[in-house]
Amino acid sequence: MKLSIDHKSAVPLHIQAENLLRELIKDPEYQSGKLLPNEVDLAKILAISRTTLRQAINKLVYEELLIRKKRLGTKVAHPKMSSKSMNWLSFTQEMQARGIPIKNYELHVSWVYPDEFIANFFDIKADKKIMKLERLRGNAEEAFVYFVSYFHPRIGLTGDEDFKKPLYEMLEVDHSVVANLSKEEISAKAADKLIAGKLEIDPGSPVLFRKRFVFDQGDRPMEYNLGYYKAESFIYTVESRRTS
Amino acid sequence: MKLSIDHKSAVPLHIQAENLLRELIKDPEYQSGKLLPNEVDLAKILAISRTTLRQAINKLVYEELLIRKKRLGTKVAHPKMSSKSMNWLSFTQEMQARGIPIKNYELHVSWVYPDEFIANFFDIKADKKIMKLERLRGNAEEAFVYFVSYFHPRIGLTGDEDFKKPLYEMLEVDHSVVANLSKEEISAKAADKLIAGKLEIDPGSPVLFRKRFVFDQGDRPMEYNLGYYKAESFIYTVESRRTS
DNA sequence: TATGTTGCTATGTTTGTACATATAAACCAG
DNA sequence: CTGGTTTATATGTACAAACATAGCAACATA
Repeated sequence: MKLSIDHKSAVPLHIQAENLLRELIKDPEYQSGKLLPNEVDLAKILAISRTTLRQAINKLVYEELLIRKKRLGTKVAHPKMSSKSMNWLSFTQEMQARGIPIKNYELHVSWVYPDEFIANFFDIKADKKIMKLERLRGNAEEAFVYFVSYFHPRIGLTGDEDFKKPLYEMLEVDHSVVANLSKEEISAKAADKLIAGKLEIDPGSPVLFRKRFVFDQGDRPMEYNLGYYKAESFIYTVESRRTS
Repeated sequence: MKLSIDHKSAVPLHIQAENLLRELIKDPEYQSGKLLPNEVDLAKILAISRTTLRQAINKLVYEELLIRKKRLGTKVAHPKMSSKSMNWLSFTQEMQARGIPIKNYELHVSWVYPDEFIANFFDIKADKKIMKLERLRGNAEEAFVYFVSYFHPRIGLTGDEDFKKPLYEMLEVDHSVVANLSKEEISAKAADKLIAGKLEIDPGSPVLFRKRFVFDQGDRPMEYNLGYYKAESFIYTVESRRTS
């Protein structure tokens, strides 16, 4: 991505500015709290008007990627994933949007017989093996989440897929399966031996546990996913407005 | 709510316009698909500039309450409730909906100085005491959640209220404060001494921790609530549909 | 010392203006 | 009647210019 604005391009300036900001704030300096240049200067640097620049900034503020404070300035709003885009971005994408690169610590594919619960969810017989994907993921420093996914056989996965790409992107592009609806259950749990080992914490210490039931466009079940997040490493946010 | 714009009010015109639009589009005519007046006319009617009006409309478009189409116009984006509208039940109501009667094990009102975080959220000075409400609640067998709530002084609570009624009902009926927007953060935590004591679990064992920021109709902060749920006793469910 | 006061600087709000673009509908030529 | 062209109308993009407001800091006063 080019880090400058092309006034002749067909793509609107405020979109260009937005993208450019998204790149810019990945800089560790900004990630660690440095203020962005003030609006007037930044507009001058980019050679666009303050209004246009603000359009771009506003979008990111709305996404809670940036925080503005009068007289203080604008900086990246660190942690805390927002439910706005979340839910419908994969883990990788969400982290990337924040400039946090994701590392796969382990990635393991196996074929297993579904237990009753899973067979029931997928509405399949239990005598047919399905693909199980286990992933231990985190940032550069540490692994902080352990995922276990099961996929519906209908999708036709072979196990040779490129699981380094964002999962839903891969499924969409290579297997024409589009995730459309997700039902999630979030609770707290004590880590068992296995999870504790993976996340390098003591058995019995807390993890955030998320079950995710994912459906495709036809509302057919496509994935069953279990996520174990190291406590404090992951905050689930929900915003809801009364409708009555 | 008055359906006109007050240019002398302290509240920004685009906010007034936004609220006004929210009211306006409740009209069954608009709900059933009628186009809003075009921007130029509407701006003229409200006696604000088109740009300001657009600020308001943009917000609603971003919230997916309105849809715009070039040359066609702007109308309400009908149904499609995502997780936005869900989750709007109080704890008591939630439980009652499941047929679980709720018991208050402890109920304690006190007046405290807000810490920096709370003062900042409420946008008040830290030298004024605010009401703190602690409640230990559960079913007939055991207490499984410990709540701590702080209320904005604007509400004018005295401490003599009847906290046995559902909280939001009491606030609405007796204090004319209507909860309208809630932002929640859910994570897993290890119970400290205090929480462990209340919930009768071992210190260090997992609890589901929920922060809740509640806003009234004017999007003004009204309550800050911390909830500690005994692990396994509470599962948070979220359903979200892709909108793109 | 404590307390105003004032000014600086950042974001926040608002207006006026202009041109671009998408598209439905009216129009016109073959 | 058919197919292209124009026009009217809506949103979309962009700029410039003010003034408002919040908060910090430096200075001045009691």
